[in-house]
Amino acid sequence: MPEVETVVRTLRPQLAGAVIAAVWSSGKPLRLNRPLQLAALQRLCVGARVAGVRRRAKYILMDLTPDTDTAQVASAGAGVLFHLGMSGRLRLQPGESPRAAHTHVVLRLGDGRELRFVDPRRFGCVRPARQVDALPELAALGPDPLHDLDADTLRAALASSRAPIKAFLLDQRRVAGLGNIYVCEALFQARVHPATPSCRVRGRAQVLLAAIKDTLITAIGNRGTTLRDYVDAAGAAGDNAAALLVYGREGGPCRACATPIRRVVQSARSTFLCPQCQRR
DNA sequence: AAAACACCCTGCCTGC
DNA sequence: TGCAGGCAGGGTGTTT
Repeated sequence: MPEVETVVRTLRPQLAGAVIAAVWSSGKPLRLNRPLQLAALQRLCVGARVAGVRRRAKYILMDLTPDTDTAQVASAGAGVLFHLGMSGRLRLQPGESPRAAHTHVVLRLGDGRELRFVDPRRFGCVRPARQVDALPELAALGPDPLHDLDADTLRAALASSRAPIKAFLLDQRRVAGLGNIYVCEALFQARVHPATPSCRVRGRAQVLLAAIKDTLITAIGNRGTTLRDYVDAAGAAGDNAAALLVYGREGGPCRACATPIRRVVQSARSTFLCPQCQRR
């Protein structure tokens, strides 16, 4: 989510007010919307003006308004929903610059720039909607930990689940926006073992929420974590990898107690933890 | 109902 | 150098 937030922040001032002149697609389907509805995307976007760029959990919402100079193609509430998946990137580049491999959707702007959706693994999505806020992808999302989650709400949710806390925090219906890296980091900071049943973390809801917020705010301040490929819309990598306390540090010394960091697999995802600081 | 699992896809790294 | 296998930051649909 810090990566998505960084993309939104870099995109917003660059894109606000821009008019979309044309839409291109590679023709390849994306995992989260197959087939990609190119015709619908063109109908909605061409001649529309970008009214704003927002984040909801790990989704990016681009709001559109009709451009008064052209046909009324975008109704009120219309927009495009983006998800970057594991390998997706949104880049704003000059139209004459070469397109990266795996460029799947391009929105050409009236001034010649292009918003390019690049996604080697095609796990992402680019979805047009007349009412973007009403899309089913957004309907079941839980509260955003930075904006509308308080300790009491989290405590009540924790009490109702026996799932491992790691799985609980990754479940976007419970808390929306946390990915694998930041769950590992937040659990370490809160000194909670990732396999602890959620109901047994109930008494530490306040500490856990504070750790989640701190982890996210730090990562956003560092403009996201670049492990390999991630860059923001301007092509800049994030600096947060150096700030990670456990993620990707298997065998390395715990920053708090020097015990070697361990990697375990939980529900088919890597989990990193300090066995000393995070006791069951 | 909730939790575990397979799957979607490509690229990169490791070890043989 | 080549190839097989494992791994990856995420979400969905099916099975248990």
